[in-house]
Amino acid sequence: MGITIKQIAKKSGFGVGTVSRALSDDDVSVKAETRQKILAIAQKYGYVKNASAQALASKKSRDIGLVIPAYFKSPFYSDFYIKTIAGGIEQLSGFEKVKGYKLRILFLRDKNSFSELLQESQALKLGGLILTPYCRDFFIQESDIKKLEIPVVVLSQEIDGPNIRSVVLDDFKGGYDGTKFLIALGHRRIGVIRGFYEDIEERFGGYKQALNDYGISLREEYIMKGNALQDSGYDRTIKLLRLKDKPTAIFALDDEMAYGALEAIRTLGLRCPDDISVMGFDGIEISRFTTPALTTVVRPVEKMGKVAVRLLVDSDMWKKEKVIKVEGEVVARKSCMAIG
Amino acid sequence: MGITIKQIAKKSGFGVGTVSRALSDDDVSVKAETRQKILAIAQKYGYVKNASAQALASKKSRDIGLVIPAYFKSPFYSDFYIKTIAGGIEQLSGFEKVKGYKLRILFLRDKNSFSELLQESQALKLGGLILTPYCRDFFIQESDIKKLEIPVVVLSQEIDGPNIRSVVLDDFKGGYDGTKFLIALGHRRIGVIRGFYEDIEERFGGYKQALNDYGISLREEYIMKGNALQDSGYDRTIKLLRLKDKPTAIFALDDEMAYGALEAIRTLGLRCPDDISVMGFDGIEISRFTTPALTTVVRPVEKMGKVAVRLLVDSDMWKKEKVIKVEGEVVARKSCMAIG
DNA sequence: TCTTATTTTGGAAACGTTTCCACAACCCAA
DNA sequence: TTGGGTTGTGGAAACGTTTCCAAAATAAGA
Repeated sequence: MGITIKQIAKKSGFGVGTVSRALSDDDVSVKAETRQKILAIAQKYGYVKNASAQALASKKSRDIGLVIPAYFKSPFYSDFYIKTIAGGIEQLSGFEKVKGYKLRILFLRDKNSFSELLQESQALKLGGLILTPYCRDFFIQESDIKKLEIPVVVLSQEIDGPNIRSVVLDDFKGGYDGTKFLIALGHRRIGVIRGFYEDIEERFGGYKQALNDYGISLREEYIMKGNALQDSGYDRTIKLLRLKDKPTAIFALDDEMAYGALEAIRTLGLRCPDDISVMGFDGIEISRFTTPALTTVVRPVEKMGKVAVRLLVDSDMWKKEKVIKVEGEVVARKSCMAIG
Repeated sequence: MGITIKQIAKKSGFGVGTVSRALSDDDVSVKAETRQKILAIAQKYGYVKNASAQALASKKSRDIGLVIPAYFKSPFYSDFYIKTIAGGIEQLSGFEKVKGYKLRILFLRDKNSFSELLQESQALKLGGLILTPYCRDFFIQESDIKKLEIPVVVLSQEIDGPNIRSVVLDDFKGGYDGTKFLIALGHRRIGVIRGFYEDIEERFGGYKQALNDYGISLREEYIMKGNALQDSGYDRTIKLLRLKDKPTAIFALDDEMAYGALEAIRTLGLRCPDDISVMGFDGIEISRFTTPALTTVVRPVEKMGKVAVRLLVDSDMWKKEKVIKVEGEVVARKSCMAIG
């Protein structure tokens, strides 16, 4: 049913080479007038490029693989991945340079998946790969990533390599802003629950800096080390609230621990935010549905997806810098209130 | 880097035609011994089929398009779509007939997207299309779906057409089971809040049938008509609870209305489930995180994704029946308790 | 053993692009 | 007017499969 380049060539009177060049918009060696004519005919007959033929001839498809780890179904993280996809797709359709690029979801099942991934990238002649957070360690080693021969964008982690770019959150600033927000509400005794990933260090650094900038001294007993999961948030909060000079606010360095904190407060018969404020970090969607709704530093996941795609599709941007930082934002909901 | 069919032909001493046939496992016109030899060589050199070439030559790719509507980022539904994807992918990797098939996410942005969709299906020579719930009406008309010339699987809606199959939940049974569950807990005065989609009619039918089967007469004042959204759940619950002989349980025919119900109960100073039980319908993941956690009829979304993929990939199954019904299941959490 | 089916194989053509190389057309300066 | 450079264009070859047709090999029947 569809018309082909050859037929356009015949109809327009130009050769197939010229038609092909006219139809690929980055090729400038075609007279504007010629391109005009060819485009008009293509338009008229509803020409659609055959993606397979294109990929075969150019030895490279216009597919971008978005890699998602197996446990992405977790209610905590599903919207995280969906938003990354959404951002990517939006970028794909919004940015004019990307004409014809498409997103493809690749799924990482277990530790052996990496070889499969390699194979798929090869079979599909992928134009690039996006690695969503938490792919590594569990499923892919950093060294594996460096082995990949196609352009790779890694989300939420900095990895160095000639064809690797990273898009990361400014964790330090997030930690700083969250703390500052609490301070602005009048809090002076602010407990913090850390996780164990590297990025958490940065967040914690922001916390310390903010305290320092506002002349509040760091108290060792307010610093708890969690393990990023809900239970540890619960546990550490109980400890914090048993202190004689207990904090008026708790900054959990990820949302999941913040849920634990909320639960702990309820268990102890206290009320949030009346008795104690809680701030989370991540901006997972279900934070909206906790009671009270969680105030949290949200990570702009959708934007990260956009940037990742853009990097793979826009060679100017690709060349510019190896690490791109995006900023989070404190979203005020119900779990924090002013005191004093 | 990769080896091609031609090279395998040379190495094995067979012709390219034979090699190609040996490598496509549904082709039986190759001697077992020959296939054995060829496969061994392919294995040895790590042969990977070039998907583009295959699609070009056969005029049909092994891609299945999974269509997701624009508002899929909604926290209510994101895990719904993610699970559909997950199920689809799992099927793709689990079922041996599907070798080489891949999932591709297609995104429906607005009412004009349908023509784009057509174009993409054409450009990518898709092997099939899966339409997730809520694509239609908002973005695609039923008549559009019938126009598609490739195999289509529609989720959660029955549409008839020569190359259309449907995978739907047994809504009647879900409504029946949910009601039965409440009756088993001792409830006799059960309010119901309906939505306005067709499937809700079925669910409501199940409710009526269950009441009837257990000898409970239908009370008009217990039947409320909502609009599927949270607010209406809130609103109708208030009304139900102001009745002088108020219900002891409320069956909201979708989860979102159930959240509204929970909220209304809280507002009125009542407690769930102590004063009144609430049952939802859908099994959206965040139902787990409401307080109290919602007891609900869960729709096996992941399974539906699996079945959809399987249909497109397994021609035996495709031929068998046009509508496939899957069953939901009551998942008991905290929002219902026994009375009396 | 010869003939006729049946199974198995070889190889060319086709799929719709891109890309390379050669050449034509044009422009400008000398 | 000629020469050299630049800009545009034509068309063949290549990409790696599938598929069709013809032919070869084998099996079956007489």
